Amino acid sequence: MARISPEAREKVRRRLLETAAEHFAERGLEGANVDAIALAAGVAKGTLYNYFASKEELFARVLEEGCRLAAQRYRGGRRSGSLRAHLLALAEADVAVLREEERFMRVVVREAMSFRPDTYPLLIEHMAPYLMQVKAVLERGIDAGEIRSDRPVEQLALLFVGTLVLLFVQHWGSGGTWPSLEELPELAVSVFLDGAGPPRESP
Amino acid sequence: MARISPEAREKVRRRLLETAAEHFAERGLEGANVDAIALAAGVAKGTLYNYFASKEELFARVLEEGCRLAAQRYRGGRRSGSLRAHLLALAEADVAVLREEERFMRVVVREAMSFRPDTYPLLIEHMAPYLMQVKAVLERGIDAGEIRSDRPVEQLALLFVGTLVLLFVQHWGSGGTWPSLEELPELAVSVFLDGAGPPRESP
Amino acid sequence: MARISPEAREKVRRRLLETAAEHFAERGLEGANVDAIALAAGVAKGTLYNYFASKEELFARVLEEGCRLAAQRYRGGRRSGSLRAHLLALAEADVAVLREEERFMRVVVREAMSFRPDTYPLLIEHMAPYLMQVKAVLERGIDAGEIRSDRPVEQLALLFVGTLVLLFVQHWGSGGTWPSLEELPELAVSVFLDGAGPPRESP
Amino acid sequence: MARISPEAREKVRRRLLETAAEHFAERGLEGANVDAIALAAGVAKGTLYNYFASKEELFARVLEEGCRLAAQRYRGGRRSGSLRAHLLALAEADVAVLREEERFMRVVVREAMSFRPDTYPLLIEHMAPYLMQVKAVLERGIDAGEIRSDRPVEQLALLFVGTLVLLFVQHWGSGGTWPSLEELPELAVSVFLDGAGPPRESP
DNA sequence: CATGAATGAGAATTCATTCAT
DNA sequence: AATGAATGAATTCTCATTCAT
Repeated sequence: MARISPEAREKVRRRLLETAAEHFAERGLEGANVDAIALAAGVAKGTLYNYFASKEELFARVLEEGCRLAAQRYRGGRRSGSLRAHLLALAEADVAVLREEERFMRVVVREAMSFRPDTYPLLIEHMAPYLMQVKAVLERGIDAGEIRSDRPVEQLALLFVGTLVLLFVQHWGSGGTWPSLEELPELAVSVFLDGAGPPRESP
Repeated sequence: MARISPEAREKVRRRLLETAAEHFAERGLEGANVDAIALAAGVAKGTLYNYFASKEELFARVLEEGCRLAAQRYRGGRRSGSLRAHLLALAEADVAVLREEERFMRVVVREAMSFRPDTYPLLIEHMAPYLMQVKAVLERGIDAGEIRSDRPVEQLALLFVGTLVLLFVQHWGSGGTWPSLEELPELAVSVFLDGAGPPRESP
Repeated sequence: MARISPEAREKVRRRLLETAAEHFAERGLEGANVDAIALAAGVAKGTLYNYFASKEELFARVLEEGCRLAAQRYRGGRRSGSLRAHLLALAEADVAVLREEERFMRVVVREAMSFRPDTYPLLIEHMAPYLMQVKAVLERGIDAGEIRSDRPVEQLALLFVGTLVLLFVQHWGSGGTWPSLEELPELAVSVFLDGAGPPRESP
Repeated sequence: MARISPEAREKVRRRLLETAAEHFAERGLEGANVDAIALAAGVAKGTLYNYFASKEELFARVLEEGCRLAAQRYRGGRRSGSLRAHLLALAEADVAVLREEERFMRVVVREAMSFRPDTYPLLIEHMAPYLMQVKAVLERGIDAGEIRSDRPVEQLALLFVGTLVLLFVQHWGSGGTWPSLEELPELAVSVFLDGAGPPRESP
């Protein structure tokens, strides 16, 4: 079976990547089984190794792809609109990715929780462009007096992203009961901006 | 043979539990190594099996202990004082546990991220008493008009706990840079109550 | 499809054979890698199998070629001259082959050391014509009284060839330090004829 | 099965070493099979790894043991007697080792023929004490005028050892036909000292 | 004919668990 | 009770060979 088209090859690679994401999301790097991944992807064990040099590399590629997908979300974010609308757009884009690529997202989140010295820098690096975008939105919010200015914007950006992840985790953990993906963006923005205190008086 | 005093036995058990927590925190259930745990705890491999029936049971016991420690935090929470003071006390108690039993906490958090059907219910169950306490505090806050009343208090409790975990994770992930354990409780309460919006006018 | 000229085909075959000899010399039959051989020879893996039915056959052909090269050395050996000159010529021819086809020679020597029932007879068989020539030379030496006659000439022939191989091995093993290829023929003849005892009185 | 006596442990180790030597002698490092070695030694696969960290280490230990055995041969070599008697004693000791530890010897010889950069220095190093002894004997022979003095004694020592190995190889290769182990020592000394030329006139 | 992707048997190695001492 | 040697199922990875393109 030689000389297959680059498209066909890419298709197999993609299928392996997605199957691997599923397994790694479910069982982690150590718990996942290369044989099972290959089998589930519909290829023989050896074939997987024609695409990825080792289990570790496969994992790294899945992580990379997960980060890439996450970072890609805000391409072409609008410039106009209220801060709240902007944050909502960001959160909705995030949820959209989650819907389509849940497996990759879960691998990223799960790995992020393990703080392994060999993957954590990778995660941070790939997250950088995403955080930049959040920061840009928040900075305009600070200028407009819609965001408290007593904290570094980097920290606020981390808090926003963290809030999203937190809600994802609660979504997963509750089996989708609460919060649902529909309500999640609004909830995230509300929690981030307003907190749990009593409603602010609107001027 | 050799009858051992119950105290000595309990001491060995405890050492095994703590060493195991450290290893599970570092490498997860699958990645950890029974030999290494026993060795690090200063006993032979076989001895570990005199205390725990299997690796899985050892893991479950570590998880259980982690949850117990977390749930124990609020023993003797005061009844009086402002809502903010109460939440701060809760958060500080949490951080205090974190300082002393970081390894157990990391195992719990890490496992919580994996959503495994066989351990997730366990986590939820063990978390219940803790959540109850948070709920009790929040309910009084709602009565006092200090907490928004448009959301179920269960959800607010989850958000508070989630915010704490989120900040723990950012603490670990940043290598302790931000947030530091000192500032963490205040930050958590502020984020939870006030959000990132502009300061409320105090009446 | 694509009919190839017999010359081109022979050229590819030869390149494969030589590359294979290099790899087998370096790593042995089991250690060598079909992929690596094909790659180094500049063809695809599958192509190799158009020329040789299996790794084992490829190895057998390399061995055969090595023996053939070794046996070819004495074509046109002169009839006249002293015994010592004759042996010197034999040894020099041997060294000449070694220079040009070192890889094949090393495969043969290496394989000879493993005494495998499935290749050893092959080696012996291919060595036969070469040994014949040595025997012929030695027989004339015996007739001329220049060789001790108390040992079967077959054994003496084996000793002569063995001495050559021994010195090759010491040449390879010493990284070419001692003996050098230049001094090797003379040394071989001297060792074979004179031994390490004190010089004979020449009559 | 714990706490076995050091003797029992050493016994198992020894059996593994000997079985491994047999397999490595037969099939080489790459061709040998760890499972088969363990099985033949009467232990489970995993047990072998309790004694040797890897196939490579096992091989290195076999090589080491082979060299050690070879180097041990001349303990207590006598000081008196003729050169020829001394060399004969050396050769006989060698043959004695060969009889008892043929498998180790074959591994050493076989490996020596492969000139692998990672094992060759090891071989040389372990051979050193043995060569020293040969040298000492030969030096006395030179002083006594029984050995030609026109060659460095190191080279002569290598030639003597090489001659022995050469005859071993011919012994193995001929299936024990020629030379037999009985005649081998005398033959080696004769070949080494006298060569194949006509007998020297004895003074 | 050449190619190189696919295959899967086989090899080395790990490791949780058992159990004789 | 403690030990650590023995076990073998399970896992990762290799590689000779096949065959569709």
